[in-house]
Order: sequence, then C-alpha cells, then structure tokens
Amino acid sequence: MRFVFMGTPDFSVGIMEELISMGHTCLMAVTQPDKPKGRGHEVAFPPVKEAALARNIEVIQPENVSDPECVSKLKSLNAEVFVVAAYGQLLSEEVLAIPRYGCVNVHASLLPRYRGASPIQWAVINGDEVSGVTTMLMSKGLDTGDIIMKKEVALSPDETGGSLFDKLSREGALLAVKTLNAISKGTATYEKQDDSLASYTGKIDKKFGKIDWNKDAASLERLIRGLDPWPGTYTRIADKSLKIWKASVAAGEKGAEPGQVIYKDKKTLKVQCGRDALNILRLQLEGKKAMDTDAFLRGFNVSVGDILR
RNA sequence: CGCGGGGUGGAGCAGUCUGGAAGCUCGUCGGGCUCAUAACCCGAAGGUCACAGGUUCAAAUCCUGUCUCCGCAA
Repeated sequence: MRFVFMGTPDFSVGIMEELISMGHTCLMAVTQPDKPKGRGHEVAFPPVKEAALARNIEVIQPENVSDPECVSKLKSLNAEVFVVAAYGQLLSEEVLAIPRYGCVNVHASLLPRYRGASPIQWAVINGDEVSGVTTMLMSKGLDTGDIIMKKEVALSPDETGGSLFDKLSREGALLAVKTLNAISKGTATYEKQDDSLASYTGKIDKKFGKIDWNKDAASLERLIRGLDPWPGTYTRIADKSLKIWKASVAAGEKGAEPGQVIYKDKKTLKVQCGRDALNILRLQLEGKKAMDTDAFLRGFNVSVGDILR
C-alpha cells in the first residue's frame, strides 16, 4: 500500500523500515521538529528522520500536523493509509479523515490496557507477565480506536524497559505489515475496545527515577528494570548522584533505616528498603561510567551504616 | 559557545592545588599454607600518566590547543 509514516523515536523506525522492505511504499515521513539535544547544544535529527533520509524519503517536521498547510500537503499525496507509531502529536479529525483506509496506529501495549505514553516501562514497573503490541484504526480519543490486530509478548523475570522495547519494536513491525496486508486484501477486522477495561499511563520523566527507599525492595527492583535504560533510577551517596542500574531483592535487617547500607564486602552492597533490601549489582556515579558493584567498591569508600537518600 | 566531573599497568581509584624517583585496592602469572577455598602468606610481570605543543635544570603535576567518556540541564 502507499502510506505516509508518522513517528519519531527508534520504536518507530523499525516499523517504517519493515513496511518498506515488505513491499509497501512510503510516500513521506512525518516526524517531530529537530530539537537541541544532549550536551553542548547539538541539534539531533529524530531517528525517523535519519532513517527516512537514508532512503531518500521526503521528511516534513511540522510544529503542528493539523496546520492547514500541512493538511493540504498530506491530502495531495493521495496516500491509502497513514501509519502512526509514537509520533508525539495528536492528529486532528481532519487529518484522521485524509487517507481512504484511515490511520493505523501501532501501540506498545495490549489495548485497552495502558493507553497513553510509556506503556512499555509501565508493563515492567507493574511486574506484568505479559504485554504486547496492538494495531488499531485511529479515532479521535487517546488510543481508543478499533483494534485490528494484537500480538502478545511474554516478559522475562529480568526484563528491562530496553529489552521489552526491543521485543515490542520487532513485533510491532511484523504486526504493522500483517495489518496493512489485511487492509489491502479487505480481510481486516475492526473490534471496538471495551472502555471499562481501559487504563491510562502517564509520561515518565527523570524525577520518576528518584528512588524512595521507603518503598519495598521488590517494587524498587521493578522500577530499576523498567526505567533501564531511560531515564534510569537514582539516589544520592556522599552528596553525589548515584544511578542504580541493576539490583536484586535480598533479606533486610531489623532496625535498619531505609536507605541505610546494611552489608558490604568486596563485591556486595546491600541497602535497606521499606521492606526487605536491595542487593546493588550495577551502578553509576555521577561523571563516571556504569560499573559493577565490585569495581565501584574498589575505588569508592562506603561503610555499613551510610545512608543513601 | 547551557552547567559540571573524568581520561594514570587488565578493572576501579589516589597522586595534580604546594613540579623533583609510578602509589592503593583488586585482577593476572608463579610459589607456599590448607582436607579445601572466593581465605591467608611470599614473589613476579604489566604503565609513552588520552594526544600535541609550550614553560622549566626537572612536568602525571603549571600554560595553550585537540580528541574522547560521563553526570546535570534542555
């Protein structure tokens, strides 16, 4: 099919590329405007822009896709379908109505669960055993469109936001292809979502990664996995910022205060939580690279009784 | 020119302010002790101190520039 692709981050790229390599024609890529990013103030192209340019696909980056100018541009392409994946802008009803077969969205959850932003991280944070991807025909609500296809994906016990992202990105690409194929053959089915089962997740920001040691170790461990690799969880030690990248749940100690180091040897560091304790396995001090706990302890002086905040 | 920290044997660090013999905790290799060990004891190898200039009798250390890794902010 002849499609316009709308997406921004890495999650989107694989979907666009898979559709192209499976014989669909990408007429244009729509992505968010370039923004200064990273240290210094370098301007980085969104991943979708990079990928599109590499394939000589025209790219537009409107501040607002619903601008009249942009709308007329989109209309002029005569696309059969728009494929949207993590684009980052809401589409107006006018835009939704442009393509003959409508706008197909690839969402990284099993809808109607986890409508909204950051569904991948939330699945890990909540300790779900199963997540997945869904394709739907977009309607005006937030991720409320009729479901076309779903694919379940099992989470492993050590799943991280990053690893689940990879899985769902791959499955999302395959599902997008199947969905377009079905639409073009006229065999696609559309199922209304059961709104009573809907749940919404919010955008995750860096502050969300601040570790509250009063919480129980198990949920902190899930938070650490869910926010790996972005934005990461952090605490403070000796007045320095310390990211925690990997930990396991261990037995706590009676009378120890949350955040307190309750055990340390050459390669082990345990910190008391509200319930149980975390055995820190991999961490990163500000200005340093991530390292395993044994390496960290060789160069950083920590004592039992020290408090992380 | 957004703010800031770092690059020192294989790993993580100290030493830099107050120039003057390369250090610490580990790892590796060899030997010893032990029923045994990730424990302990003895010994050894391994570094152009990121790179390039400059100052100096002398630079890891001071000055200038470059590359590179990272934290914050966005």
